[in-house]
Amino acid sequence: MADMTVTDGGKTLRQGSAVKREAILGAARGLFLAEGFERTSVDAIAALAQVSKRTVYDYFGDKRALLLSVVEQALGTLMSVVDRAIADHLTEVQDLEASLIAFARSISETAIGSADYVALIRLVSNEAANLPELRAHNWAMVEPEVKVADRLAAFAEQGLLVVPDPRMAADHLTALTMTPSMTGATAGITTTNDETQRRIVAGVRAFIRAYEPRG
Amino acid sequence: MADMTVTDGGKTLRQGSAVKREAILGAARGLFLAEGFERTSVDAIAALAQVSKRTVYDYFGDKRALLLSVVEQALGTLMSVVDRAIADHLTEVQDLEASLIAFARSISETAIGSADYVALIRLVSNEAANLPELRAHNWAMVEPEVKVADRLAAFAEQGLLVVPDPRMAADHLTALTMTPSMTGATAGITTTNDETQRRIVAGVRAFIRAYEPRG
DNA sequence: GTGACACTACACCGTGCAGTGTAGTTAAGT
DNA sequence: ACTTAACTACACTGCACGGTGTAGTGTCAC
Repeated sequence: MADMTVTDGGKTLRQGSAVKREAILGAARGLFLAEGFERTSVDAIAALAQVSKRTVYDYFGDKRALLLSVVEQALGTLMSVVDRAIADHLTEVQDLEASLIAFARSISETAIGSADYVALIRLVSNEAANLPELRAHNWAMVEPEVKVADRLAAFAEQGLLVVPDPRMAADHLTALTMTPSMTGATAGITTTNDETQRRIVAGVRAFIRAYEPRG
Repeated sequence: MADMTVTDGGKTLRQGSAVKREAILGAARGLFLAEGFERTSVDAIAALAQVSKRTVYDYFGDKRALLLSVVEQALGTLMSVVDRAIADHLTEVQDLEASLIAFARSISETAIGSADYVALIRLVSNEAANLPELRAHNWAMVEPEVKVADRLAAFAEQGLLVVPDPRMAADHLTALTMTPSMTGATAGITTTNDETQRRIVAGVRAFIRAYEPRG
């Protein structure tokens, strides 16, 4: 034991290289999102990451901690993607419809690498019941909503929209644009890209009709 | 072997009483929805149903088949609930807003016994990846949407709404009213009833604003 | 060289759990 | 009384998988 660092759990973890760490996280994320937590074996993760099972344990301690890391990372990138999309599309807006469409599109395209936004939510929802730590991090899932709500409030001040309850409006926007996978679409059955685009456009239009100022 | 009946799988199942069958299905449904499929042991189901584990297997063959039965049953009741709600609230409408609110409310209250509509969807989504039979039955989840779409089209004909794409509109209605549990709410953390009510009302109002005829 | 470290390969343990086999009990049908 | 079916209790198998221990290899630093 030499280059070991102790973490809160009392486990001694290896320092390790960022590359391997990322490989493991990537493999775990892919499998967790596709197969679910329980059905994914650590052996499978190790194999996919081209790493010995022992290394996985040396890096992350146990399966729960690994899941936690995966979720934290995914949540982090998700939030930065949203930040970026807000900066790119929801500031200095002239054509509101076009901007909202671009916004929704850029999120649904980028998302979390190749992984699904909704798959992540499902994963967290499923495991949160059994992992208190996850439940704590769960609020983070809501933070993007808050930021969107802020933007909508700003649009309201500019007279572009009528938004009495920004949080609710933000929920409605995401509900209308991000739910292709809710009804109908199931794990593995990716909806076609065309379909996603159509839904985003229709969702944004409905949202604007619902929240635009009336004559 | 006497009163045995053969099923497609080649397994020989017991005839059994409807009461026991229902007890097992109920226990399994509760545990599957609350804990997920993998985390639920057949022993736990048997215990909760006050039945020997052997009986569970004699009735349903194996865990997969049991899950399938649970989902079929839940889907069945869900569909009948929707039918009922449509009949009760979406025919002979004078106050559209009130009717839609009553409709959404009656579904979210009744749902599937005490179980969650969304929990069922999550369950199916999660296991569909690994159970082809489930994926087949999955389309049934969409059928309520179709019926709602029909009603919306009817409203459009009456001049109450403007609905170019009924299926999309139905998706929007459910998205707006049924997503309390999507963002934020997680398994086990039941949103308060007040909150649910608020969301239903706000969702319906937004829907109507989005789809009402304009002057 | 000689450590120190990262890593693999592999054997290994414990356990939870799906599924089965079976003997014995109860109740009903005849 | 005899049979038959439903059911329980319980023991038991087999396996998958989480997690650990360890011996050995490559590699860099000094």
